[in-house]
Amino acid sequence: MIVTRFAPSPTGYLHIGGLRTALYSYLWAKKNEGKFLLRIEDTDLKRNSLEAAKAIEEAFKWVGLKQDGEIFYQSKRMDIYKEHIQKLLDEGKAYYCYMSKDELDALREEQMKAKQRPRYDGRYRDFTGTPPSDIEPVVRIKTPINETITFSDGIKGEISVKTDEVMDDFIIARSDGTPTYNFVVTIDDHYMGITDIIRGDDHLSNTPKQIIVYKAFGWDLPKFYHVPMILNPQGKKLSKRDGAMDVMEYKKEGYLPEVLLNFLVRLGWSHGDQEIFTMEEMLEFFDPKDINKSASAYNAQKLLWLNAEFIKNMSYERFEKELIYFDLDLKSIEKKEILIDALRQRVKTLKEFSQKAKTILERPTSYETKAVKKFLKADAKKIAKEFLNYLINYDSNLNTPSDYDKLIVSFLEQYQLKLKDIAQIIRIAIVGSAVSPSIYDIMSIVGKDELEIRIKNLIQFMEEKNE
RNA sequence: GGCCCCUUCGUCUAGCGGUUAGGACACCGGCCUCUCACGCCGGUAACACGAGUUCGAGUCUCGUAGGGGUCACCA
Repeated sequence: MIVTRFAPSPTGYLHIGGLRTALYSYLWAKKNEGKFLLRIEDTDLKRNSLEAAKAIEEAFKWVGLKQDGEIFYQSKRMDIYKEHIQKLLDEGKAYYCYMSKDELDALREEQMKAKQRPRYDGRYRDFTGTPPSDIEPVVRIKTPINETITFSDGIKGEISVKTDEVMDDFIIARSDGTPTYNFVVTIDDHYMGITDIIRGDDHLSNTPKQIIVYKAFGWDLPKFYHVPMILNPQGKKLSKRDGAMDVMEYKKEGYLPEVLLNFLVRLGWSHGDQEIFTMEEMLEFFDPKDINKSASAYNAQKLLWLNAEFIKNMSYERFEKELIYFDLDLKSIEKKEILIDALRQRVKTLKEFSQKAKTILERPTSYETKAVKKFLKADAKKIAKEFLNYLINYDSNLNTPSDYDKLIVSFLEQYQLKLKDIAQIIRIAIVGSAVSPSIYDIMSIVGKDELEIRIKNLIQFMEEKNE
């Protein structure tokens, strides 16, 4: 069985890079009927916060990725780590190092000056004398000398490094006794039964260290997949400057969670020419072997396009449900289906939908200057009055857009006008600007009574303007 | 700097020794049209560079250049 995990450290929100590796892990596990686990890496008490952990969980909930079983918290597993540190100590695979921080810093500085790679010199590796009494020691693991660590990465291929070149006897327990990252990760991954580790390739250089821990305990290695990072649109490393990195920010901007996932899954992975995937299709087609080796810059416009595509095909019920978050309650709106169909072709986000819907649903409080200048010419007032009059006396039924179409046709016929002569006047009367969906749709949505009021208001506005 | 990784249109990518190098976003035309969109049709645009291997290289090998990651008592 395949077991994967996502293991964020709770230092802030869940960002899109993290979501992508989480998604990959999720897909790979689920497609193989395996398990996807979530582990919060909160060993560094100073930098972690409970809110951050909650924020991550909230984001997971929004996108709909559900972990199997309970969430693991490293802070609750300290006993396990300590036990294993002791075990290595007892077996002589790790040792106490009494070098003080100052001494270490001094050594590092010296090495840098000599243009050498800073590295612990192993002075306590085989120490047998009496240790200094005023130093709280750290625990270091014995990394094999002059050995080549080779592993096969599912994305990058075979990777091998020489221990002497990249590693020293790294610390597995700080002087206060708390365990360090590369150690706890290994312990947890082993006991959680993780078979496939999919993570960002910034962890590539940690992998040999973790392999040393696996070997010290004699454990089998999992499969590793190191996925390249996501770059900003300029092709540089993603930073807070680049705007929305927090997954929840996408909710606020009106993106659908399945769109974000779809967008992310295609960033660095592909299945032929397919752009749009349902969750079922992702599960069917995803395979980490198809993940690209190089980093990819994200393209905000493509995300927008994708969101628009999904919105075009969304159900009425879903609109009603999602738009509540954007302060738009469609329940009481009689012509909501016409509203939705009129707007879904014109918006790219739910937020935009809400804004545009409100310009129709709410009476304009002002009229856009440019539109007024361009379309409300000398005879506009006259035409508007004629239309208002015609509307008031119109005795056929007015309900659907096509009813309004008939109204307009007969009106134009009677006054010998063209559609162009009246369309923008009606539009400005209803929404206050020269841009909106079809006038037949918006007339139907606001209804006859409201239409009369809005036309009257516009006429009044034109009269005041002329004075 | 050491070590490791990467390199096809502006961007995401297809390609897996023989292709007019394909698709998508964006961009530019055109059609549709009551505005704005949608939609439809068409177009511009790429194998980082240099050597090999081969009858033949975007595809294999080696260099070069460029980009990135990492070198903590952070994760």
